[in-house]
Amino acid sequence: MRRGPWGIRLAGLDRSLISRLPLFQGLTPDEQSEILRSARSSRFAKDAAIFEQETEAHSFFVLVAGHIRVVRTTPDGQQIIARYISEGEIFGVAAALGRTTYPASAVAAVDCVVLAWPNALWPELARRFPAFGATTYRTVGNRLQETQARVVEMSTEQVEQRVAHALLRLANQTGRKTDSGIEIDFPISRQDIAEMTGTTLHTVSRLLSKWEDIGIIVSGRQKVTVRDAHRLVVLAENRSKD
Amino acid sequence: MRRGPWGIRLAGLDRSLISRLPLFQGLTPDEQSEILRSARSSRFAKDAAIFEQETEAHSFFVLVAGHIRVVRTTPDGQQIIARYISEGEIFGVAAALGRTTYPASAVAAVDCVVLAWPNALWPELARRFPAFGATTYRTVGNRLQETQARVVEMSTEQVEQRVAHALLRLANQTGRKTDSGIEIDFPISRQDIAEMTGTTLHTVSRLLSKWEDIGIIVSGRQKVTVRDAHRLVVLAENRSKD
DNA sequence: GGGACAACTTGCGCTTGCGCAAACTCGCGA
DNA sequence: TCGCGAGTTTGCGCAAGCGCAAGTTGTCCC
Repeated sequence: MRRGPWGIRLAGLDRSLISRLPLFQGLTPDEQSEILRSARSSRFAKDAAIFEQETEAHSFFVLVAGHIRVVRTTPDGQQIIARYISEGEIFGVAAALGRTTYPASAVAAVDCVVLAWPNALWPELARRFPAFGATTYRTVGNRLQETQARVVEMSTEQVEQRVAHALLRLANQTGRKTDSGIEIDFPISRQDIAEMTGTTLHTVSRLLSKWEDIGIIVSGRQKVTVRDAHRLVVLAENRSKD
Repeated sequence: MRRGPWGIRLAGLDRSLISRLPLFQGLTPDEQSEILRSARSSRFAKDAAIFEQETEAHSFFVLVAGHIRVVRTTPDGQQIIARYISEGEIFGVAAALGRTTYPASAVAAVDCVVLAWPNALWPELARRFPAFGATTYRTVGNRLQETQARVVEMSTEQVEQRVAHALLRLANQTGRKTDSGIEIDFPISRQDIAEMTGTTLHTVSRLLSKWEDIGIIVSGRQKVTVRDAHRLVVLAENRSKD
């Protein structure tokens, strides 16, 4: 039996953690254990980088707990948030797509726990556990589609609609129900929302203030709660001319 | 020997056509022939749809000759050009990504010849010819990255830089050297360029007129020739404030 | 408990580029 | 060959939203 520093915890605690993840559905408990055996578990403090854009890709990851921000930086230093990773998602899959470097950085939005596998293991894992490979490629397909949808959004929508859409997506994917509405359950600044929607923190601030005035949201420092999702949908869909 | 309507041409003409494509590198001639055997070849006239957004995905394709425009249409009818497909590229790979419908439409920009395989064959082909699968996934990875780069571009650049970038990309990917410069070798309208860059045909027209005045390009009806790529690069890179 | 810093708010002016409208022109088919 | 229509050009006015700047507030850490 494995006795490394993480061995026992991986075999016990963690298997129960991953067995409920979609990525590991369709695998027997034994297979899950075996995949886990080659994984390494790590913690990352808030704002720590799991990996950095343009650096050699050594591993791929599954987020076990927390939230991760995927960020692309332009040559002149501007940042764009490509997406947020939620619990259970696979990320940093450069290996599966034949890349040798990461195309973006991954930063812990809160304290996180991740599992990591060396890239070298990808071909074998994909071959031995086809369901695992297929799920991963499906995820990649979804991301490609989401990213293309975002291009469409940026091309055709006004800033107000884009910000409304972004908030709705965050609320749906990572929202936590509270008595006053759906709260985005990790710290998110005006600047972050601006980097998701291609605008400035000033414009985001103005919009959120306006929406707070009319009771659609409640917001504070690095915190947004959607109080009236329905009216937000109306804003998001509002076609200028149809 | 196969004697179907396409058999002889596939075994002869077409194998020589595909053997030089990156997608089929790393396969033996016999393997290439075998993959070809399950393909069906078709022609599409200019402006004909190879497949339509949201319809059931039945096949994946390789473009043997011509140019294809991949278009996404919004619910309210606005169109966005997601990308152009050049000779030798695989496209419509919904199957490999676990989708059941096409996320966009593919339209022949000129008369085209494509090879098509039924989606049902994908798993077997990917299993028996791993190099084929790997190349495809690498292509998908590249497209994801390109699409994300486009989001960054739309978020951080002005219209003039985006249009300049788009022209440079077209010139590099599909440009044909002529005595007066690099000509984009399929018909492309101002409207098309607008749909690639998230602006209006009016703004594109104004920019192209300006660039023609100062000798950077020559353009006509559905035709653009880049005469001075270097100065176009300067425009594209022009950071407002660095 | 208080200071310092990061996040946020808000006002103002201005530029980019869009919307609309009208005219023009090239190429193709009758 | 002529006309029609798609593609293109261009002018004008306007509005979205950005840049800048100054002020405010909430939090964390000492």
